[in-house]
Amino acid sequence: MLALTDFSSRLIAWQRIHGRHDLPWQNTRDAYRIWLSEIMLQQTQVSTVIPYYARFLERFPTVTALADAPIDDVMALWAGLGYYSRARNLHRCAQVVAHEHGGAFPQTVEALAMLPGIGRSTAAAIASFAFAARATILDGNVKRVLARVFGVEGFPGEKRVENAMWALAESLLPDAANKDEVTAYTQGLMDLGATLCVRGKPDCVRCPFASDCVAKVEGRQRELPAARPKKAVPTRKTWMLILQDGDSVLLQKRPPVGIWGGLWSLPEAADEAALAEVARDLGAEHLQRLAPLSHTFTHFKLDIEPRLGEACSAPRELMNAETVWAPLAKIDAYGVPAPVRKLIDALSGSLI
DNA sequence: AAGTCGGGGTC
DNA sequence: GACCCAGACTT
Repeated sequence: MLALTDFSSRLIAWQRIHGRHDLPWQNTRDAYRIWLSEIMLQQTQVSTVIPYYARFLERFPTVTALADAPIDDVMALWAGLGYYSRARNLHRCAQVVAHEHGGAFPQTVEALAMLPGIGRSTAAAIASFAFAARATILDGNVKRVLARVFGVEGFPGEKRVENAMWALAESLLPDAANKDEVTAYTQGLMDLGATLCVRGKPDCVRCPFASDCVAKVEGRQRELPAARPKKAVPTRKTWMLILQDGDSVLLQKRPPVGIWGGLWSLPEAADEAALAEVARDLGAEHLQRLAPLSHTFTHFKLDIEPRLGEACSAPRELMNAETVWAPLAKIDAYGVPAPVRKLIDALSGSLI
């Protein structure tokens, strides 16, 4: 077994030379910026987050600016990033920080973890990066590194395995003679997992732990960490109405909970006949079949049957806070799910 | 403990 | 396609 006291010092030394130092949310102790990045990075890769992060900071430079913004603006800016409960919790968290903490994030892991959308690992990351607190993270990167280096068996999503990893991660924390060490250590865990100890083909040649790593020594990089148990994903089917009136389409707001919660989407029905009824109620005519679209989520597959309709007698009196005509040119102002956005974009293209 | 919640990167 | 990503939250 690798000497535990050596792990952190070797990781910190590696991070200072070979780690990432120029990500947009690094080189700052601004808790707001760090928090925003950590929420966006939950289950989301760095390259995906970067453009969203830049747009958010430009639009909401401070936690107070974010707290004061309408939730619809937040959802519109988040659209396409996924896991939309993160956006609602982000907004709620900003309001709690602004109104109950005087605009400053609390500095302890315990207090941070009480805020909406901040769990144990994210709290530790914020505390470590913003306040140099001695706290450990346990994200996908860390689970992979620990499983390989220390030969931790079992699927990390299983409670027993996860608990063991939390304990191991805690035991590996450096004593932190100076403030920057915990930050470099936490960043090192992430960097090692994201740049060398990757899932597919780990770059063991460059790894500071290659000579001690259980997975490397035993040639089991592909087996560790253990994969998630397979599970069949069901298929659902839905019919969507693209109701067009000149350069506008009709959007309806989805309920706050459930899939695409709080986003703007198209009128929907469970079958062809039900959609025809929805279309009739909305004054749609000349219903036209469009190419089906399939979208795979984490736990189910969605087959979409789009129908294009013309708003011949569109009842404007039906318009309310939950139903709007959105100009195609201003669709960015609405939070629209990615596959729905794809459908609307295809329509815009065909109009040109 | 198991289910819910996105979209895209990468092999 | 399969599998996962700087996970949190609900049931």
